[in-house]
Order: sequence, then C-alpha cells, then structure tokens
Amino acid sequence: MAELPILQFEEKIIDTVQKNPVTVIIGETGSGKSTQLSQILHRHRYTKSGIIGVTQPRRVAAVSVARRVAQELGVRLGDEVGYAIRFEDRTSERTRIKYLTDGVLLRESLSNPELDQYSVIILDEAHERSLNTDVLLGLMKRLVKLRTSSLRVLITSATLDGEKVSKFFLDCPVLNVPGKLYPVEILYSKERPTSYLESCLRVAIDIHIREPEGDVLIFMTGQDDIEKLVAKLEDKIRSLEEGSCMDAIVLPLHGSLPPEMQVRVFTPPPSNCRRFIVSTNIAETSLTVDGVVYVVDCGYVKQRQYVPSTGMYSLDVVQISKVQANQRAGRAGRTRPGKCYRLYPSRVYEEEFLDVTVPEIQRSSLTGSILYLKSLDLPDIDILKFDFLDPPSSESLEDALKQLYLIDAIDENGSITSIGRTMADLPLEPSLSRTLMEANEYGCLSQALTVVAMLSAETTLLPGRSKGASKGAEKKRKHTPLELPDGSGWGDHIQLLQIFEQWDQNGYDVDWCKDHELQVRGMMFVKDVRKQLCQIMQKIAKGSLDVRPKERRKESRQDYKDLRKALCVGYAGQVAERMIRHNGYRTIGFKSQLVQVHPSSVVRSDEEGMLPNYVVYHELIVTSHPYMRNVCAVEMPWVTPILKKLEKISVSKLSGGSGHVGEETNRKIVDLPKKDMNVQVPDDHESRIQAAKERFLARKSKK
DNA sequence: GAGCACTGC
Repeated sequence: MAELPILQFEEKIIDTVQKNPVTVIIGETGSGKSTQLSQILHRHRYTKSGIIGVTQPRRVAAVSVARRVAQELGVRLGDEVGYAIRFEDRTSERTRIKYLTDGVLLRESLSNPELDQYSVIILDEAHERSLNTDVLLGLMKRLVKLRTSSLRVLITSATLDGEKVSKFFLDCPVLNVPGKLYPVEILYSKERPTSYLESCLRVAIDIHIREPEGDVLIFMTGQDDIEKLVAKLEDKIRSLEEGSCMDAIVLPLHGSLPPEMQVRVFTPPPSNCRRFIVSTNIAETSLTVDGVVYVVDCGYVKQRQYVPSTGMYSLDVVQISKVQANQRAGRAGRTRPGKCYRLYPSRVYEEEFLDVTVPEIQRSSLTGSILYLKSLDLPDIDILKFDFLDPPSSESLEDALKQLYLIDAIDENGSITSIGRTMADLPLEPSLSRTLMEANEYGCLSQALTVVAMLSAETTLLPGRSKGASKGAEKKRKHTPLELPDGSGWGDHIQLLQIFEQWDQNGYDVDWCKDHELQVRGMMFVKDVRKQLCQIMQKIAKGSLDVRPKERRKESRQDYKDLRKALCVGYAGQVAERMIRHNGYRTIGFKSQLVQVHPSSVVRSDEEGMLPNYVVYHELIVTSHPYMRNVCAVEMPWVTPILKKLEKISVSKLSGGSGHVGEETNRKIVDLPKKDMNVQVPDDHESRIQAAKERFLARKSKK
C-alpha cells in the first residue's frame, strides 16, 4: 500500500490531540483521513479507555470505510472494527473502532447523553454540514466541557471552513493534512453563458476533439437538463464520427435513475472509447466515478429550502459555493492530472460564490431537531440559545415551536410533554410520530404504521412520481402495469396504505411489485421501516400503549375514519380549507396561503366536482404553483379543536424555555422586535360550517 | 395537467 500523506503527520496529530480536547483536521481528498485517523489513535492506545467513534453523513461511506479499516488491521468486520447504520448494527463487545452515520450517533445520545462509551469521537466530512452534523457539533461543544479529560473530539473539514470551526471550539488547533490529488488545471469562461446547456455541449465536444483520452464528468442541475444534454451530445458525436476521434458513450447519472442504470458508471469503458457522464451533484460526494480526467462545472445546483414564514418548501437552482466548486474540480484529479472547465468567470467565483454551502440547518424545518434537543433534557442548556455553528433564524425556531405545540409535543410554556418524549423516540418527522401515537389510541396503529413507513420511501416508490423509469421504458413495456388501488377517494395516504396491504396479501411478492411498476428496493425498505417502528412502539408500550400489529377490519366498506382522524391530529399544523366556490385551498395556520392539490394526488372530488372541504397535507412545495403534496381528506369537527388551539397560542410563552433558565431567556426573547404571531382563522369559517352542514343534509336526503 | 437535487434516524 502506498504511503498515505496523513501518516507523516502521525506524531503531530497525537501530540495535538493529547493536549487539546478538540482538534480540527483539514484533510483534502485522498489524505486518508477517513481510514487512518481512527487507526492512528488506536495505535496510541486511545481504544484502551473506550471506543473510537467515527461518524459519516452517508450509510455507504460508513460501511465501506469500516470494511477497509477492518481489512487493513486484519480483523473480521464486526469484531474490533464495526459499523452501525439504520437496520444494521455490525458491532460487538469487542468493537473498538466504530463507524456510524451521524444520525445513529444522535439516536445513541438519546439513551446515553454523555456518550461515555466513547473515548474519541471523530466527526468526518463535517464540511458537508448536514443537519445531523450541525446538531452533533453543538452537542460536542457541550460534551467536551462535561467530560474534560475523558473525551477527545476530532472534526474534519474543508480548507475554507477550518478557521470558523476552530473559532467555534474556542480557538482549538487546526491541522492541515495535504491530499493526494493530482493537479487540476482550472479554466474559466470569459463570461457567463446565456444557455449553459449549449455551453456544456460546446465545451464537451471541444474536449472530445482536442484532448487526449480520459472521461468527462459534467455537472448539471437536474434530470431534465441531463436528459436534454445527453440527447444533444449523442447527436453531435454521431455527426462527428468518420474516424476523426475516438468512440464515445454518454451516460446520465442522477438519483431517480434505477440502481442498475446508476451502476453503469462503474463499468470501465472499452479501450479507445471516451465516456461522458452527465450528472447531478450526486457525483460530487455520494458516488465516485473512476477514470474522470475532465470536469465541466455549470456552477449551479438544485437546492431545497424551507421558508418558515409560509411553511413551504421550494426547490431552487442556486449558485454553488467555493467548497462545492473545488470538490467538483477535484473529481478530475483522482487518477492523473486533469482539467476543470468552469462555465463562469473567475470573478464570479471569487466575488459571488459563498465560501461554504448554506448549511442544511438554515434551509430546513427545525421541528424534528428542536424536539430532539428538548427531549435530551440538557439541564445546562436552553434550546433557543443552543450553540449552533451557524444558528438558524429566530423565525425558524419559532415556527418549530408553534408546530410542536400544535401537536402536543410541548406545552404552552414550551416544555416538552410526555407525548413529546415518546415522539422523540421514533425515527420520524414529528407529525408522523404524533399520528402513530394517536392511531394507537384509536386502535388503528397497524394502518398508521404502514402509512408512515410508506411515506418515508414514497419518492422512490410510485411510477410517475419519480419519472425515472417512465419515459424511456414506456415504449418498451410489454404489458401495461396492473392498476394500483386509488385510495378510495380519501387521498394519497390511504392509497399508500392500500398499496402496502395488497402487497402484504400477495405475500410480499417481488413480481407483484414489478407488475405494478413499484420499485422492489423501495418496497423492501418500507417493510424494514415498518418493522423497526413496530419494535419501537412495542418497546415504548410497556403495557401503556396498545400495539396490535395485525388487526383486521370486519366491514368491507371502509371510510378509514380513525386513521384519517389520527392523521389530522399529527398534521395539525398542515391543514387546509377549500374555498367555497372552487377547488383552491387556503392553509389554516399562522400565515394563510393559497394553495392547490398537487396534480398527482388521488384525492377525489364529489359528484358536483368539488374536492373535500378539509384536507391535511404532508408538505407544501412551490414549483409552478404552491402545491400540497400527499393530501388526505379530513372532517370539519376534527379541525375545530385545532383552530381553538391556534387562537390561544402565544409565541413569547412558547419561547419561555424549560423553566431552568426562564427569566434570562424571557428577557432575550422579548428583546427581539417581534409580536405574537398573527393567527389567521378564515373569516368565513362560520358560514363554511353552515354550508358544510347543508351539503351534508342535502346528500343524505338524496340517498 | 404537473414534474423531485441529495442525504438520514
């Protein structure tokens, strides 16, 4: 094995770690930090007093790095070296080096807040700034204070971010470890292209004609553009041939491609053939393609962001950060010197690009993270003042508090309730945890378990929703897919339930999935999630909760009333009311929004063409319009208590904190120029109630 | 009649 750069720094690293509770390691790609840091510390007896835990943002990384380290140490995976990811714990009593996803470490700290089995915790790839890593960074800062001499924390990061992380940890030392990348020549465009699709095409063809062999990796923003560019490239290359240049294959690469299409990038091309891989940012970190010598970087990425003031998500094309641009360029220098063509001027890179990607914590709903932190019961920490590396906005924090209050996870003073504690034990969004608990009360837990498990895999499940397989496969398909259940008109959650139930009745048959154009892997995942949730519910129960895994309904005609009622409780912050005269909706909550049911929904309109008066929705996503995705019909009497609760809510009380540090907290919150939230109960609510009654009576008399 | 980048418990 060739000497990894990091090994030359072994003494320096050990010396620094011995003297400092926290150390930041700047390790470029190929430095060997992921596999070597743990082994270096192991050699210096840091595994005598506890386990070395290394977190990774992705499951595959945790598994593959653990496998490598076990191999290098000549031990069996699961013995001295192991890993833990969701559904899979390959560790034993003997395990001293443990690779795990940051999500798993967070779960562990729920039952053991001091994490005292660990002597060292290494947060790897911290520069990616995943939501979980950011929460962990805050927890580590507190933990090193509590366990002054018994815990060592190492954080690996990127060049542009190191100083900031160091400052966060009270100016802890920063060590630079060079990488083993070959030089990559950066070539900038003179100006920004008017059409980056055309520009990509031109550059790619240029490389093909002028440059020696080596694959080309092109970064685009999304599936649509990728498909267009792939088609154009293929056309152009076909028109070029005549032996003027070598053969070429063009491969698309993005998340909604079926796995068998994704792995095509791992088969090396035939000789004298150049590959063009047109990819989303999946090839930036998640997948490493060998053989790439040229990178074309459009400078953009598609990013999902949450707007707390409206509760809506939007998916926007935004400029990448310098860290991302460098990461992309680095993909060209893995096997030999490469070139990176940036389709923007150097001035744009220098002046417009942010140093680091906006961390996820500033782009997501914080409901889950805040509930998690509240459930830790940290006596010395007030959640609203929790020390984040990049604190989220107070607006976002307040939004999370309101949402949690509406689903009974915290009380009006902001303290966690017993319901909230139970919810935090479930690896789900709070709305779904709450649904499960309520469903248990109504005796429809089994159905609810299925629905929430299906929702957690939903994007990789249904045909049409992920159009990956549809377009090309459409023509080739021999028989039309069998019909899926339609939710009986009640909406998408019910459809998801019915789909799983049918699969269950067909003995979890793989061919059944294929016949219905459902992704087998996705359905298997659902089964796993459901099983895991079942087990957790059983554990939580201890007699107090009623877990009945397989209750069967006697009546053949079902209105799923209990289940829909449970969903209404869980989605209390995500209710919408239909307009009187048309099928548009208005969200009920802090800030009313005009929205529509997503066209992919199976929720049905009545004989007069009207959709249900009230629905709950899983999320609001802004594309061409604001849409509610995954809706379920609910009934007015279930909504009324939510409206009452909304009227009572007071944000300054909710922010009051846990009581331990109440006064100080209150002062801080009151200082901020904000008023109690602006609750908008629809002004025509009363008349709507009347109208609904009339419609109900009218329908009854028809029958 | 619209369209979802990527992760994770």
